[in-house]
Order: sequence, then C-alpha cells, then structure tokens
Amino acid sequence: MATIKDVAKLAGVAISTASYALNNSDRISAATKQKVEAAAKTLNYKKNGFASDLKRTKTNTIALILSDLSGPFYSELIKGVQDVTSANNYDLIACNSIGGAQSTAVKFLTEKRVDGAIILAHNITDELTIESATYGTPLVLLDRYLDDNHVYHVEVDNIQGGYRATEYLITHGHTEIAYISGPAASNDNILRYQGYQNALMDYHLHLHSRWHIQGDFTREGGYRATKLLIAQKKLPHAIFYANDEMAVGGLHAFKENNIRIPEDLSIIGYDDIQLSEYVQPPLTTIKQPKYEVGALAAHLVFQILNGEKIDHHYKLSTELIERASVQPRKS
Amino acid sequence: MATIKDVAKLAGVAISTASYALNNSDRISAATKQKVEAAAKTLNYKKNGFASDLKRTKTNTIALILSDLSGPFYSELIKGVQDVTSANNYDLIACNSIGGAQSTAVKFLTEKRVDGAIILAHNITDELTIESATYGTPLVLLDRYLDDNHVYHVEVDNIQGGYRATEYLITHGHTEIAYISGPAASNDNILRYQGYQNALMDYHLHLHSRWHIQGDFTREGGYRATKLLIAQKKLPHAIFYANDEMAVGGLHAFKENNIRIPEDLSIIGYDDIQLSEYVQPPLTTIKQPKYEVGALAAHLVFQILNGEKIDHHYKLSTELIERASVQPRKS
DNA sequence: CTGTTAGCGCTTTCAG
DNA sequence: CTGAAAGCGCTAACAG
Repeated sequence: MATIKDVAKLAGVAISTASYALNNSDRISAATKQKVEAAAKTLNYKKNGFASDLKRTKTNTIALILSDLSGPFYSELIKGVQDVTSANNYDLIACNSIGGAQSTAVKFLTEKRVDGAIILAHNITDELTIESATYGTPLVLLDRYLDDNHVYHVEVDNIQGGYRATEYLITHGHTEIAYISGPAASNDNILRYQGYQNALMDYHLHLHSRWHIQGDFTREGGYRATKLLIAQKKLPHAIFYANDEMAVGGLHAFKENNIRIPEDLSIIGYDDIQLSEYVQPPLTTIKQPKYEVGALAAHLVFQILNGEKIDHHYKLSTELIERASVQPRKS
Repeated sequence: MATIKDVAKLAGVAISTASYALNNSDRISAATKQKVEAAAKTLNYKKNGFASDLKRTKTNTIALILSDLSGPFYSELIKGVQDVTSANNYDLIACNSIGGAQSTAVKFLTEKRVDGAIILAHNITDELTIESATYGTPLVLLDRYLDDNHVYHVEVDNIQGGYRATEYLITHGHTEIAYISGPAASNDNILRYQGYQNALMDYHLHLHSRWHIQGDFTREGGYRATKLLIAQKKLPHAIFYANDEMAVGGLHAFKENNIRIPEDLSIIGYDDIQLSEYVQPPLTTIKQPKYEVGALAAHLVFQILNGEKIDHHYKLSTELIERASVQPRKS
C-alpha cells in the first residue's frame, strides 16, 4: 500500500509538502500540487484515515447507537440525525449494541472512535454510559434518564401523549378504558401509563386493575394481551395500546373473535408506525416527532462539541393522528 | 486523557508491560497485571482504538453501506450480515452513501477504516468501487454486477423471480399482463423484466409495449403508473409490479377508480415487504431470501479476508408467496 | 517475566 | 514556498 512517503518520493518533494498538497493548503505552489497529485494518482494512494485521526485526535464522526440494527427502524429519527450531521460535515455511522459490553457500540464509545454519540439502546448499561461520557464524548440519550453532568437527554413527552390518547377516548364517550402496557421496565411505557392514569383521574374515572394488561411492545404480545382481555367476560369500551405494534396484534385477535373495530370497541395506539395507516381499520394513534428528536439530538452533540453550555434536558410533544379506529360511544 | 504511558508510570512498569497486561498476554505475572489494571482504573484509562488499529493495520470492522440509512430498511438482510459478523468477532457499522464522493461510506471505504464492506447503494460509482477494491478491501456487491477481480457478488435470481411471477399470472388464466417497471437504470428491474419477457415468450403470449409502464420503485410512482394504465381505455387482465411499494401505490389508484382487486384485475408484487401482508387485499408477491443474502455476503467477506479462493458470483433463488391479490380469470 | 526501542502513517511546527 | 523532524498512542520484536 502506498503511503504518503511513497508519494513524496515519486513527486520528488518532502513528505510535509506532499501532505500539504494533498490537503489543499495554500502554501503550496500550483505546480508542486500538480506533481504531487499526479504521483498520488499513479500510486493509487489512499490516505490512512486512522493515522490522521490519531494525529489530529478527532474523528469527525458521530455514532448512532441502536439496540439492534435490524430492528424496527426509527427511520424518521435517523433521517433527522443524518441531516444535521451532514450539515455539520460530520460522518455518521450506525452501530448496534447487541452483545452488551462486547458490542461494536461499546467498543466505539469506549475507544474514542467517535467524537460523539446518540444512544437509543436499553442494553447499554448506565455505568458504561456514564463512564464513556465522563471522559469527554458528548452523549445524548434518547430513551432514559441518567443524572450525570456529561449526559444530555431528549425525550418526547410520553406523559402528555398518554394523556392525550386517553382523553380522546374519554371525550368520545368511553368510560371503561383498558391499557395494554409495554414491558414493565420500559421508561416509555411507565410514562404513557402515567398519562393514562392522570387523564382518568382528571375525568373522575376509576382505574380498574383488571384493565391493565401486560404486553411487551410486540405484535405477538398485543395479540396475547387482547386474547386475555377477550377471555374475561366483560369487554371495556376502548383500549389504549402502549404502541402500534401491539394494536396491530390486537386487531388480529379481535378479528378472530368477530369483534368489530370500531363498532364494538374503539382502540388507539401510539407511535404512528407506517403500518397503522394500512391496517383495517386505520389506526388512530399518537405520533411522536421522530425526525425532530433525531435532529435535535444531533444538534446537541455539536453544541457540546463546540463547548457551548446547554440544558441537559429537552422535551418534545406529541400529536394525535385521527384515523378510523375510534368511534363515539353510542350509549 | 490518560494514555498507556500514564498507566505504566503510575503502575511503575514499562509501557510495554502495561500494554501486555492490558491485552491479557500470558507473559505477565498476575501481580503485575493487577497493578496495571488498578492504575488504569484510577486514571480512567481508555485505549485509543485508532492508535492500535494503526499499529496492527487492521480494524476488525466491516461496513455495510446503504444508499440511505433512513430508507426502507432491509431489516432481514442486516440481520443476516450482523449474525455472521458477530460470530466472527468482528464489528459492524452501517453507513450511508448519501452525498456521493463526500459521503461517510466513501470515506470509510477509501481511507481504510474498515477491513471489508458490503455494498447495497446505487449511488457509489463503479469506479470508486473498483478503486476501493483494488487496494485490498474485500467488497461484496449486492445490487449490481461489476467485472473486477476484487469484487464479489451475491444476487437473488431476479430473472427467475420475474419469470415465476409472470408464469403464476399466466397459469391463472391471464393473458394480457402489464409490467410496471422500476427505474430504467436499475439492474434488478431489468432482470425482472427479462423474466417477464421470457415467461411471455415461453407461453406464446405477445409482448405489448402499451403494457410496459415506467415506474420508479416508489409508492407514488406505482400510483401514477397505475393511473396512466387506467387512463388507457382497456385494462389488462393482470399486472406485475416490479416491487411491492409500487403495488401498494397501485392499490390506491384502483380504489379511487372503483376497480376491485382481485375481482376485476389481478396483481402481483415483488419483495414481500412487511406491508404487503396488511394491505387490502393482501398482496401475492415474490419473496427474496434477504437474510440469506446478508449472511452469505458477510461470509464471503471473511473468506476473502482469510485469503481463500472463492467464486466471484453467487445467486440465490426466490419464493412465491400466495396471498389474495391474484384470482383465476373467469373468462 | 520485564524493559528498550522502533516504528504504524500522518500532521504540523519551525527553520530555511 | 519547501523540508527536516517531532510526535499522536499504541504494539511487538528483541534483548535482557
């Protein structure tokens, strides 16, 4: 492999000259520059990125860490991150955190291979996160809260979202509203449930534990939870699924049991995934500003990188998307 | 930032000793190792990944290059890649090729930041690809063919897939079959069309140019192409959409015009995207073995990395998924 | 088992 | 405008 040394030799100049020429410094005469470039071309010279990163002690790349690269992608979020990253002339790489401490994500975080990172992956431990943050890599967390001076947060207001969903159901005349939850450990889930409770309370409705069914954010889980609900003799008026995937699973269950949505029962989801528009009936749901989350997170990284003092916490709000899965209750 | 030098000093050993200790070499006594590790801990030492990559001249990571990180993800494909990458103890990063020569992808390819790459991105030029391959990075191309000694290919048999789709329509009694194509430049599209032509020929059916409508693989494009088809006075018996996205768009168009699928007209798609199962009616389509493509591609990278001599070309076959959008023609 | 030392390939002062 | 030289942080001979 040709190095800059070879290029310099072939061009008949000093190494530093070659380096300057290749990096478009204006200290180099046009003629010299030509020579060097020609030499580089004939040798098929490629700069070694690591060597220069090492020297400059910065990488110009930030990482987006996700629990699973192959998972359901937050496509909009990525787009947000991507747009501002490239606007700042930085590179973006995505890596997964499968494998915990052995994962690519941890390695990149830990070995200073990136200048900053945006994390949306529950399986990176808090300790590791703090540790990485401490030594100077700006870290923006998207899915949980960590009280550390070097860690920043952007979250969407899940309490408000949960509240809106529930309130919408209530104002459509439903009073018996079930909540099919995500995994108990999920922060998002806890907050949405919080919103659900608040709404119930504000409208003086009772919270029945029989209508809090455990799900897990998967379609399958939504299906099972719904079956369970159906197995209980009495149905609620409406169901708030903690995410759309589960609502889709629920739809299957209802179909199997000949329960019509929204005639017999209204349902609302959360997330506004692509599918929700196509399912029968189209799902009314709470949409999160995913693009904005991504863009904001990336912005923060750059502000921190620039040494600006900024807040540690940002909260974005949600939007209700009305489709056809909720109907006023005809009493 | 603490370096290995600091660690060595604090531990009272030589730099090399520290390095060995940190890398679990068995040449180091347990006691020394303890000392070094303790020192590293108190200094919050993190190895600098680049420095060691530079020294070892390998990175242990391979890249998966996609046209757009935020695009419709080939989730299964990524999973395939991921599984074999981590089985080989390698890291995987995904980067996007938006921005052409300025993109992260090109930078990583070109600056030797990865040991190998799998490319599924039309916007990386052939020249660049070959150039990168030439200097030794194993490259596996997923979406096109390039005749270069250093470039490897895995593709799914699109001719066969196109043939199957068309044949399926024919054996259901349809003789006037339209083809809504992808972008003219797309290799996949060309091959699928080839299969379509072959099937028509084998069954002695005519190829009418009025039934070859230009699309672009997007939902919107499928919608427009379908509108166009509808605007012509006569409808075909069936339509083969070069991908599912376009078929979904087509469905919208038909709905608007009160044309019932599959009663009035049968349609078949290609890809088996997640949506196709949920759309009304569920889409009959050609499924590609995406996971296998990903896994095989990653396998190849490692074989090449190990200096094994392997074929330059692999072809996987497709599968027809029967759902409800095709109906036998009642003449 | 431990220490000395020579680079990996590049950037960047600092003198010409 | 150009060149010599000093490292960035780490690894791996090699010699004790």
